Amino acid sequence: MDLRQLRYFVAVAEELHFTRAARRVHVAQPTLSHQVGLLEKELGVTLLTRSKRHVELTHAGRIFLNEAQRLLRSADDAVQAAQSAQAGRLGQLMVVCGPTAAYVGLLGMLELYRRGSPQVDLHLIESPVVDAVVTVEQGSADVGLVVPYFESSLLKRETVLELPLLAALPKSHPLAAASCSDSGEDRVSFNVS
Amino acid sequence: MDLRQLRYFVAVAEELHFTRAARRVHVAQPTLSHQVGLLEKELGVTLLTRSKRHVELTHAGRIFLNEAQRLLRSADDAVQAAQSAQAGRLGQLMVVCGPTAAYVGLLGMLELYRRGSPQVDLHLIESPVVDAVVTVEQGSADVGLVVPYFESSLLKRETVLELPLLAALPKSHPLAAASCSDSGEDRVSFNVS
DNA sequence: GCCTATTACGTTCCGCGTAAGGATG
DNA sequence: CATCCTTACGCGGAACGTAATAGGC
Repeated sequence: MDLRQLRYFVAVAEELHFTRAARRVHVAQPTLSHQVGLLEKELGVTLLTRSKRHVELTHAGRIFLNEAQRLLRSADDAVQAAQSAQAGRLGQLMVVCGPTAAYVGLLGMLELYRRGSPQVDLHLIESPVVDAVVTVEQGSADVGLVVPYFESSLLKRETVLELPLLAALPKSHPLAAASCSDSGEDRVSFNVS
Repeated sequence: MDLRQLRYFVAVAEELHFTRAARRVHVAQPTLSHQVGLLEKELGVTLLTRSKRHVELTHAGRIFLNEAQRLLRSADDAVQAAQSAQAGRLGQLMVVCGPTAAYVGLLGMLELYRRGSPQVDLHLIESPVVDAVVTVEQGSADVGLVVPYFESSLLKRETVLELPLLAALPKSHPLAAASCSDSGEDRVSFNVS
């Protein structure tokens, strides 16, 4: 099996038309017939039903199409990763940030980090805490900076900053009598998936 | 780029020795030098440092090795999937089952399902509820059968069976006086990732 | 009759092995 | 000097393109 054959098959499967697919991959049309045929022979699986006029995907063909597409994307990712690594890039870091963290000035910290470590591609999104947690859980982001109002068995929590939570109220308010021994303390946490 | 070249590179990278790698992939040793060289040229990345005597992986090489290994596994999986689909297999279903579900007799239900749908490869693990949830979240299992004492924004819950939770206590017990209008009701849920 | 896919055949390119070269411990 | 990687060269096979064949609309 060969990545080239996979590209050919994907083209045919997506176009459902050998001639168009041939144009798309810049190859003569009989070549496609031949190569896709070889692929099917090697797998021992009929991927397409050719009815002399129409091309259709078999069930196995649809399954294999998905896998093949994933595979080709992974291949591209692999060369990207290698080239980035060669260029000194250690990887990319997708950070998702809750509103509190954004307000408190952590964005400035990230900007400093970016300048200090240009070999890391740093991306930042800002979103509500709940969405942020889900984003990290799903792997769409690498770290989240949020206040720790969440539960997740998948994520690790680490405190990077503690900041006081202040209550402002009129002196005439009944509760204002008690001096402020604020037990409620807001913390910003650093979560790694 | 070619899957064969990836196999060659992986062999060299794992052995850190062209001659041994050549034996492993059943090819002459100069062929490996040539092909790995071609791969590096195509990527524009130096994957290995050859010091005439020792072979080492560069940083980019380590990155690419991981990707390549993953890619080769995916390739194998793809043909497996296609062949299984051809054979009428719709896929495999990994079920993880909490202790309550196991006790209640859902395993028998699964056995019935297996006989009714032989085109699905059914696998079953039994584990504590918390582990089961994590297993499904991580994608290692497809569905979990557990009592719904968990939180997860990633999983969908669906009730497949409700069963009463009984309290047994001596008649002399003070609480025994109240007649059993049991509000605590145990349910077994069906969770899809 | 036109469009589309397969089969046949010749050419070209590429991957492989053998042989030779160079470097290191 | 032995080991190990690289470069050089010739061969065989495979992929590609052109041409011819067959089958639907």
